Amino acid sequence: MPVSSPVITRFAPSPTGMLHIGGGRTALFNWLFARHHKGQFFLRIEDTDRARSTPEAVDAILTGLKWLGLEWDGEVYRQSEHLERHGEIVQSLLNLGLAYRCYCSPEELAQMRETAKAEGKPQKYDGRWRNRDPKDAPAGIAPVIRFKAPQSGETVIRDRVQGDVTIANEQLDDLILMRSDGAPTYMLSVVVDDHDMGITHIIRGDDHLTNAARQSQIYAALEWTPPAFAHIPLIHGSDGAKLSKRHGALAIEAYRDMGYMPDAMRNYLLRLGWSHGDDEIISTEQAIEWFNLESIGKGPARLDLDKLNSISGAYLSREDDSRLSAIIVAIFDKKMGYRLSAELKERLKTAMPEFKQRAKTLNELAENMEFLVLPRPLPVTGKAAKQLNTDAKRMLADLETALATVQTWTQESIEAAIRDFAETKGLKFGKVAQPLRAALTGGAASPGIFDLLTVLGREESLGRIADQAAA
RNA sequence: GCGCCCUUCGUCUAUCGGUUAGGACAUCAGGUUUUCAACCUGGAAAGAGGGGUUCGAUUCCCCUAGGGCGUACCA
Repeated sequence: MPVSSPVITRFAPSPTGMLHIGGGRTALFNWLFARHHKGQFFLRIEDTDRARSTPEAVDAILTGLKWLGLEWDGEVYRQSEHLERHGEIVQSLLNLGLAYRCYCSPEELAQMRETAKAEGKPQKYDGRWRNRDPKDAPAGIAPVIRFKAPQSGETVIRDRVQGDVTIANEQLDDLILMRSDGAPTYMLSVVVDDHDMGITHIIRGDDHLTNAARQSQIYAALEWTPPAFAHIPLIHGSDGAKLSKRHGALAIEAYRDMGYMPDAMRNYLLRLGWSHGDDEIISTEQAIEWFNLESIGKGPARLDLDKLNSISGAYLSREDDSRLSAIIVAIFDKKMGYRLSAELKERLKTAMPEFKQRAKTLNELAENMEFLVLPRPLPVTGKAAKQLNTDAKRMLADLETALATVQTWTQESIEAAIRDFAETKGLKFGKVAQPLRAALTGGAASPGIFDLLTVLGREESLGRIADQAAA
C-alpha cells in the first residue's frame, strides 16, 4: 500500500476548449514537481460550469496530456461528481454564520459596480444582504449564497514563486459560494476539492493570484490548512501580448500535428520560465531530478517558435533511427497514402542518420525523405529541372555507363568511380554532382550523393539516372 | 476606476552588492563543401527612466513609465 506521500499536486483545467500550450506547461510543472518529490500528480476536471463544459474538451485534455507524456496518478477526478459534498460545505458555512443568502438581481449588481467605478472605489458587491433579516427576502426569488468575507485587515499569500503577496481585505467582496440554481461556484469547489484530494501544492497560472487570497479566506473559515501556492507567470504571444488564436496554433495537438515530438515540446516548455544555469537540452530524467519552484522566473515569457524548432531539431538528431523511421512510415501511410514495402521501410531506416540531423520537425523530415520512396520516374521540380539541361542529360548517360561497371556497390567504390569519371571528362566535381543529385532526388537539396547512391542501391540509382538521361 | 504582479541582448534566460554582465535561439561575417542543412570560428546585441541606501548597485528601497492579471450567479 502506498505510504502517504509528502507531495500531491494537481492539474485542474476546465473543459471548455482545447488544452493549450500554457495549460500544458502548468501540467508539466505540476507533474515534474510531483515526480521530483516522488509524490502524486492528479488530474481534476473542473466541470462545474455545465453550460460551457463539453465531453469533447475533456477528451482533448486527456489526449493532450497523454501525448505530452504527462501521466496522472489514479482516476480522473471530476468536479461535477462531488456537487453534494460542495453543497454540504456551503450548508455548514451557513450554519456557522459564515455565509448568507443574497437576493440581489443582476441589474442591482451591475449598478453597484457602476457606482463604485464612478466613485473611484473597488468594484465589488457591497454586502447589502450580509446582515439583513432573512424575513426581508423577496418572495419568488432564488438567492445565491455568499461568503461572509472579512471586511478589514489583510490577507497574505505566501507564494512560492511570487513571494509574499498582501491584499487588503477591503478589496475583496463577499464572493458567491453557490449559485441560485444550487450549483457551487469555482471558488468554493476548488477549496473543497483541493482539501479533499489532499493537495499539498497548487501550481497554477498567476491569473489565479488574487483568487488565492479569496481561497485563503475560505480555508480560514473552514479551519483547514491551505496548501502551498505557486503562481507561475503566463505565457505571452511572440509580440508580448496576451496569447490568443491570432498568434497561431495554440492547442497542444496542433504542435503534435506540426511534427514536434513530445520530448522536445516538454523541454521547450520547461525552459519557458524555468532554468537550471546554462542548461538548454534537458532530459526528462534530469528535469525530474532538478525541478524546483525556486528557479521559476517571475516574469511572463513569450512564445518563440524559432527556439522550439531548434530544440526540436536537436531532439530529432538524437532520436533512435528505428523509432524515427517507424514514425515516418506512419506519416507516409497516413498523410500521403503510401503503403510502403519492407524494402522501402528499410531504405528509410538506412538513410535516417543523414536525414535526421537536417530536419527540425517530423513533418519536415518526412517531406525531405519522400523522394526516397517515390516510384520512378521521379517528378523533377524547379531548380533540379534547370540543372538537367541537354549537356547534363548527355553527361548523365555517360555516367550511367560508367557506374554500371561498378560491381561492388559500396560508398568507396562509387566515389572512386565518379571522381574518376569527372576527371576523365575534364569536369569539375560539382558539374557531375549537381545533375546527379537532381536525377536521384528530383530536387536540389539532399544529403551527400554518395550516401544517396548507397541508400538507393545499385539498381534504383542506375534506373533514376537513366530516367533523366533519356528524357 | 480600484487592486495585485512583472520589467537583463530581438527572444528564452544566468547573475543571489564587487563579473570584460555569461549561455542558448535568432541574426551577421568567415571557414568547411557536391546542393541544402549540419558543423567549426568570430562579430554585433541587454540591466525601462529617475531618485535614494552603500565604499560600491543589474542585484536592496521609493517614484514614474510600460506590460500582464484580477475585479462574473466563468474557471
